[in-house]
Amino acid sequence: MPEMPEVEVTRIGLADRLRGARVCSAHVGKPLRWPLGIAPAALHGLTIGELARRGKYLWMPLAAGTRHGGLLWHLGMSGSLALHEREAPPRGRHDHFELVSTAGTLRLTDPRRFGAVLWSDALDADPARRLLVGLGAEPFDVTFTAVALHAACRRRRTTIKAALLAGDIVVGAGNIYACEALFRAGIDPRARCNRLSLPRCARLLAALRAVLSEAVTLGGSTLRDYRNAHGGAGSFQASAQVYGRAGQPCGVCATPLRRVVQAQRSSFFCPRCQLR
DNA sequence: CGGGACGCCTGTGAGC
DNA sequence: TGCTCACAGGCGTCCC
Repeated sequence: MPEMPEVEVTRIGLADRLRGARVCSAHVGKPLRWPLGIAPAALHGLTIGELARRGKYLWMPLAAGTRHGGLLWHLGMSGSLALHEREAPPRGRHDHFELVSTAGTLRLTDPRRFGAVLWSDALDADPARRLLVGLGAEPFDVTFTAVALHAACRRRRTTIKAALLAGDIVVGAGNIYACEALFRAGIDPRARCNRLSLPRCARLLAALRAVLSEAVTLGGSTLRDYRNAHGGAGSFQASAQVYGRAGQPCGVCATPLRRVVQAQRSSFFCPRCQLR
């Protein structure tokens, strides 16, 4: 999926255009990860508020008079959102949810259907609460320091790569950005969390933030499916230094990059630059 | 309890 | 050309 940068790029591309728009109708296509949890017709007449992001989820507040709640969106592994402000093209076979509003037609395209759109009465009410409660810190939260990362790592025996993907210490990095951040920090993805020193945690946090902000600037990564809210592709994948580059020489030391499987996911790394 | 494997789905590219 | 297999950006749930 779309990792945090792709979700953030999507949020940035939609927030101003959707704020204040009124929902005219909603259409559901093939089933996504979970049912919508509300009759689509019940969304009619609600006004869209400020789009927010938590981890890789998007929260769209919806209200009318005393009625309020919102839609929690997740792009899964292959989802993208596009807002058609004029006439929307005919629905494609992978367009599985649509919100027609006074600002245009918002469409979720998701070939693999691991994505989700679900109604919640509030962000801190179920089902949204249940999905968000276990999430780790936002990577750019200033209260999330190297000391905090170090403290969290000391309580974990798993590998640092698995912990980054689990998202219960810090959210936002999926497979691409976890690999890239670990490369930049000089940390082997197989390194044990509880063996990481405070300085190495500090390097990792800085690297993670650098990778994520660079990716947002570049519009995210488009390997295949991801598109921003205007239908455009991201370009970070071209500046990835290890992801998908097994066998190619490391850009720093020319040692062939390696691929190993951890937690059923590929990890790419330089065996010389990244230490356990 | 932490940690790892599974499965949800469809598409693509490699190899035969 | 057509088949089969491995693999793909995530993550909730189950089992040990």
